[in-house]
Amino acid sequence: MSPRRVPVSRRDRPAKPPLSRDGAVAVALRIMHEEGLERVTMRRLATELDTGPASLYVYVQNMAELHGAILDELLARLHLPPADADRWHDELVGLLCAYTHLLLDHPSLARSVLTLRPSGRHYLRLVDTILGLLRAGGVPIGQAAWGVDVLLQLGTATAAEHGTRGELAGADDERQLFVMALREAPEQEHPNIAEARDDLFSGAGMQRLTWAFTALVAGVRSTATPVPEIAEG
Amino acid sequence: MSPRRVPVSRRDRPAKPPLSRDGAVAVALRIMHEEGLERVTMRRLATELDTGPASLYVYVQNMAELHGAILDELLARLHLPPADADRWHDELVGLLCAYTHLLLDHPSLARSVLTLRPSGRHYLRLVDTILGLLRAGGVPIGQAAWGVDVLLQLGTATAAEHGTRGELAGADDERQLFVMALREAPEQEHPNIAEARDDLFSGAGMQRLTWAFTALVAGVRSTATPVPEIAEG
DNA sequence: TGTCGCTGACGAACATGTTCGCTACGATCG
DNA sequence: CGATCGTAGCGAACATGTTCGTCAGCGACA
Repeated sequence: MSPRRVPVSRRDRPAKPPLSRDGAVAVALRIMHEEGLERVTMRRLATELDTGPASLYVYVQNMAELHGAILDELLARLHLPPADADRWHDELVGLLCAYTHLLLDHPSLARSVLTLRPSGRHYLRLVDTILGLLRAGGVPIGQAAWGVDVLLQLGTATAAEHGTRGELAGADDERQLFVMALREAPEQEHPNIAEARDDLFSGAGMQRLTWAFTALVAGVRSTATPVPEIAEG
Repeated sequence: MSPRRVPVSRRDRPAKPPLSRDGAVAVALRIMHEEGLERVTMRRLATELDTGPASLYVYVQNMAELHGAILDELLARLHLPPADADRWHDELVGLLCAYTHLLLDHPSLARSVLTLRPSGRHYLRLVDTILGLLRAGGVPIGQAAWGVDVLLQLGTATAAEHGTRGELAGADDERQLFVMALREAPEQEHPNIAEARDDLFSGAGMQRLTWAFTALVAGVRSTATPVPEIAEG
């Protein structure tokens, strides 16, 4: 069954490092930077590492986890502002927008990250920074803790939704279809849509995103968590 | 090339309806109710319709669009409360929670819907109802219009994130990994996480969801949209 | 009546993520 | 030094969504 056991003469390759998780992630990052994320497939990665696709699953549970690792590297570039009691609000909104923009360039990354909560080093630093900014703004600890979750989710979901980079070009058509459906909505059946028609699509993406973050931060700030101190032991 | 042109004797089938979009969606719904959403594959659907997978793409652009059609049928069951100036807030939060719960049973539906804005009849009714409730609560039209987007997105994203029904059982492991990462976060490196540790994971899913919706509604209500009336012609 | 051309349908194929057993290497132990 | 066993690695396979080139059937027209 194995007469062609010629080991492909891997003399030109750098002696084949023994295949580790970090190595796989590093190669994935290189491919992504050189050819884009959509070229980072399990098979391509395996070929690059001179092995078969199945071997990768020893170090990475699935594609989503690989995406998580890639994101964590991207997050390293994010500039984290210090917690300042005066500028906390604008810094926070800016940071969230920057996070969202990072993902907007790689929507399929956003889709993976939405499913699988990342647990990388840089992601933890991001969470910590957001918590710090909320605290600097006087937000109670419980609300800040619950809020950081929703704030990051909003950014991730926005990127997953609005991002149509290459791979899924048809999504624009769908959005246009939705816009048309709203525009053509019969007035008597959907009176509120008719009334809000002009406002539903107004504003650029960035404006709306900033507004959404501002609104959510305001809500997190002003909304108390239920029965806050009862469970205290 | 076609000596086996025996038409499979479709005498037992109801004469094979001539393959329409509505028919495909109806069969998809039946399969979903009988065997679960994960069994609704293009191939299965084609087999059921006595054709090949390729034929479906005449009536449906892709799997996501099919998911959108399925969701719209599910949304028909949603009870839409009337716009009441007194009870608007609880009705609104309740409706959003109901919408989220609908999707929580079918997370892959949520993931599709997040990408592709649905434009079905029932979805439009939902949007209209939410707009009406916000208006009943005295929210300015512009903020309501921008808010309905974010509110629905929060529900959809939550379902896509927390939903681990069958198909992706490993996501729980990842979440546990994230929890562990947060618990073990070194105190000096992530002081805010350390401080918020107990609050980060407190509360049941339903409690947190209700709180998130409440907070977001409050924010939408209190946050003005930028330069509201300038573009007016 | 015979021929042309069009459109809906389809069989086959491709690339993807993921899984299943087998293989063969290397450490461990007698 | 030799036998044993655990395990990393891997080839092959499977099911999925999606696309491509082709074909049958049918209406229009000479």
